[in-house]
Amino acid sequence: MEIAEKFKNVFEPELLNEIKAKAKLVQVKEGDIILDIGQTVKIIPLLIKGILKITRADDYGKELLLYYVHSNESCAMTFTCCMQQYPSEIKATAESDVEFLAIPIGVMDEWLAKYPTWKSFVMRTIRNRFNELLGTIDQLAFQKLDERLVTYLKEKSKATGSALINLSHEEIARELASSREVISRLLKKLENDNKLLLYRNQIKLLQAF
DNA sequence: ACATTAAGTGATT
DNA sequence: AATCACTTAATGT
Repeated sequence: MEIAEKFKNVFEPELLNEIKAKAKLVQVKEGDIILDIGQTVKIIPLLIKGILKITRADDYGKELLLYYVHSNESCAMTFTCCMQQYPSEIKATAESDVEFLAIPIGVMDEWLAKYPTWKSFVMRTIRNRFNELLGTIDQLAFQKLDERLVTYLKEKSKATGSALINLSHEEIARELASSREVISRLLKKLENDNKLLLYRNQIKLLQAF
């Protein structure tokens, strides 16, 4: 399994062997929902390839982007959820084609006690995520929507490694829990400031960004 | 050419 | 900043 190569610097050899034995390789296509709100967490995903989008929905279906999970990472929420088998508060969607190792939650306790590298991996991803989440909370509380939009676009282009963003205003609005008209107006403003160019279903970020 | 969907805009709260 | 109502522009069939 070449997959284990990815983690060979993170985990000790015995743990890698256990992962090989217990984990299942899962591949999903772009747009697939890996975990929906209300479902119970049955596995822990270790990302090999691609990006997962983690969102939270409000009572009437509007989605708010929480964070992305990149490769070589795992989702912190699943750690906390799975320990006590709570239903998920979040939704995980494949942002691109994704490959991950599915680790059954049963081994969590055992591994935590047995493997120091596993424990620190878990702790590290929780800590990182917690810090990131603090950042998003700051944004919601203190930043204006236009600033949020700018950070969103930056993140997006970083995630795809491209200055072109293929999203409609509608989709962006949904992710920021705003409305299409407002996003259109803000984007228009950014275009007038020569920060980007607008097309149909596509936005091109300029250097000035 | 026509229907559908995305984007732009002014007015209202 | 959100929503409504309406227009204009782009795209698919």
